[in-house]
Amino acid sequence: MLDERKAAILRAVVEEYIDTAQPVGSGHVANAPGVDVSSATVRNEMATLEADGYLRQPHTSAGRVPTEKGYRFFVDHLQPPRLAPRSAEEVRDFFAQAHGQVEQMLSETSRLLSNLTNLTGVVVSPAATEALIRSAQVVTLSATAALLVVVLSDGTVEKHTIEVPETAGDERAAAAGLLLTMHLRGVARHAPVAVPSSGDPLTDMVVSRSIHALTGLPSDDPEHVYVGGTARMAQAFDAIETVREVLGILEQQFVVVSLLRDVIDRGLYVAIGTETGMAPLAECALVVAPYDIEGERAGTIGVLGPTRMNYPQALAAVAVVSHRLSDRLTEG
Amino acid sequence: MLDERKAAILRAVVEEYIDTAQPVGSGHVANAPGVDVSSATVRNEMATLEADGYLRQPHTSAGRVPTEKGYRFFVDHLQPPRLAPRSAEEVRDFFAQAHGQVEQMLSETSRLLSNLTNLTGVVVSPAATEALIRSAQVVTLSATAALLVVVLSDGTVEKHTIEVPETAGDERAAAAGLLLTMHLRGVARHAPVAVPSSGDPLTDMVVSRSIHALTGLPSDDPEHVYVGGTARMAQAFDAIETVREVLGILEQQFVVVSLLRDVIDRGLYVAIGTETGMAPLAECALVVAPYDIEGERAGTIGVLGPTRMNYPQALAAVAVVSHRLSDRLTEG
DNA sequence: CGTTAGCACTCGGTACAATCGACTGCTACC
DNA sequence: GGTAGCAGTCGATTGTACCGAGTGCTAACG
Repeated sequence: MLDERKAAILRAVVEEYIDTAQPVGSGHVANAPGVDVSSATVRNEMATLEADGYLRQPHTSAGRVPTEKGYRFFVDHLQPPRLAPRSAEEVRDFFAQAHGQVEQMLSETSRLLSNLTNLTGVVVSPAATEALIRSAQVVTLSATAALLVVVLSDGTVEKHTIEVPETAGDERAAAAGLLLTMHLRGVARHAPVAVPSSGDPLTDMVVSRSIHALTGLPSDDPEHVYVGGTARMAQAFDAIETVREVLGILEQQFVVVSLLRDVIDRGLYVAIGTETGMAPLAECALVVAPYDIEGERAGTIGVLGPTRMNYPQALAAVAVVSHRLSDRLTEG
Repeated sequence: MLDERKAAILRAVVEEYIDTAQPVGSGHVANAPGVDVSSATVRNEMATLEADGYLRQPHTSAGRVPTEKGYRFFVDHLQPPRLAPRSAEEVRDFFAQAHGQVEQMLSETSRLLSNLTNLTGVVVSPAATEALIRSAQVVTLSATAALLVVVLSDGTVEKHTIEVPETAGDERAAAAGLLLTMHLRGVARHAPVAVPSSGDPLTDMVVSRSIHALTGLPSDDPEHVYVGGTARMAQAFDAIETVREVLGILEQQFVVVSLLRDVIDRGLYVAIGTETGMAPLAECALVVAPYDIEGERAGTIGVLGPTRMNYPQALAAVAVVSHRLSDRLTEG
């Protein structure tokens, strides 16, 4: 598509622009490694690149800036990036001492991504759509309140406080838990079934309250979104208006979810500017990758930053973290 | 301390400045309700107020801007604010349909605060310091992994994945759970004790792994911090540098915690500028209030915004939400 | 004696012009 | 085809003048 020299010039422009955030002139490019022609020749080539839509001039007598198409070519022709040793070590350390609570780990993973790339990190945990009930337990908290704890097959735990008759007591709570586990085990979270009577009216009441709590809050646990490093967004842009728009987007969890979900089965993927499908993100790029649990697509991680982000670094970080995270989550 | 007229003038300046973000001149103040003197008189009074440290002139020929001392006087002499009916309704609706999962509710509460005030909402949940173990349960997830689910006396649930011998099976997991519950019930979370042998080595192994998981991660569940509406921070300031600093602060959870903790037994409280004790928040003010569970101080909620925030609105919102939240959390 | 009208003064913000410099496109030459 | 050189463009910077909001001060007023 582009001959070797044009590609080298384009690459030089992108790299320089990512570095300096200033339009790049022919002089700088002529001095760049891999380009051994004069600035005049570079000018001619850049004019062609602009005509073809890879570059753009902010105004007549300025240097060139990459267009989305230019960035796209750049990332498509990147040789597989490797993570810097320091960063690789950081990732290793992180997962070596990762904690037990999954949510906390995902939240910290978003911060890890942010630290590795100096961008905003995003982690979306899967919706608990097809989870099956693994066990249920009822624990009394006070005379009239108890906690229903349900463990699902994906390892998540749901809890609901329920009211119980004052005379119920610990034993009936325990009995109710056993009964629920027995009959609901393997049943889909969203379709609890009737549980036969235990013969004891108080126990039955606890059971029915529990089932009511489960059915009453149908899709109670949608995708969770963890965003880490929003302050880095403010550092990435000079225009405060842009910062406002992007932060606004990041706060609407469902928007973030839909942003990342479309992409889940593309593997490691980069969306640049309008490719994200969101107007306010026109000046942003998104690098995402899915992560797996037990070999199944579970959720998505990614980083969001300005279109002039460090793509090699971002790609390497997202790839490595998604890989490690998958390992960590499947082995337990 | 200040005579009636000075107080009225100061109030007029603060209110006008909160409204317009522009230095307030004597002319505007003279036209304000409650001040019935000429602009010349206002000028004289304002000169005194400046000498006393309540006002400040950005430059010689500009209007006046409140100092911290000025804001302080303003909030200290505010008559108890009431929440706008629309907002009161929003709060009512919110808690009427509040969901079961406590964490989710707290997270949404931070957003509620943000929506009510157009500021950034902050909620800190209590550290699980003195929680006692209420029950423990072990649920197998796969052949070699199981989930330890521990319910604490404060109604929180902790979960840890543990490895189990392949031959353990469901029954031994259940047995281990029973054993743990029996011996750890009422024991402080942070000091699990030895559990006597069950006689079955595999069960004992599950038990010891569980205890190890508990002790291995001592203060695994510190305060949680929920921050909602960070984008509003970007809207509050024109200087992007300020936005960067404040967002940076909000990302350091432990900083936010220490910010709010000092204040927990003061009731409804306002910290203005340097009163927060953090240099980067010099241009911010914080309105906080504790919330209770069962009559005990549990956590803190608050809003953070520019010093020129709408204090009456913020105070009203924080007060009402903390009250409602306490109710909601104690009744279950 | 407190209040007020009037006035001279200050100083940030804006509008405008001149200059500078980093580019470009083009043409002519190698 | 590649390159040197040159005229031209246009944003950014600097300097200047001006405007206006707002002040402090003084003198008059009830």
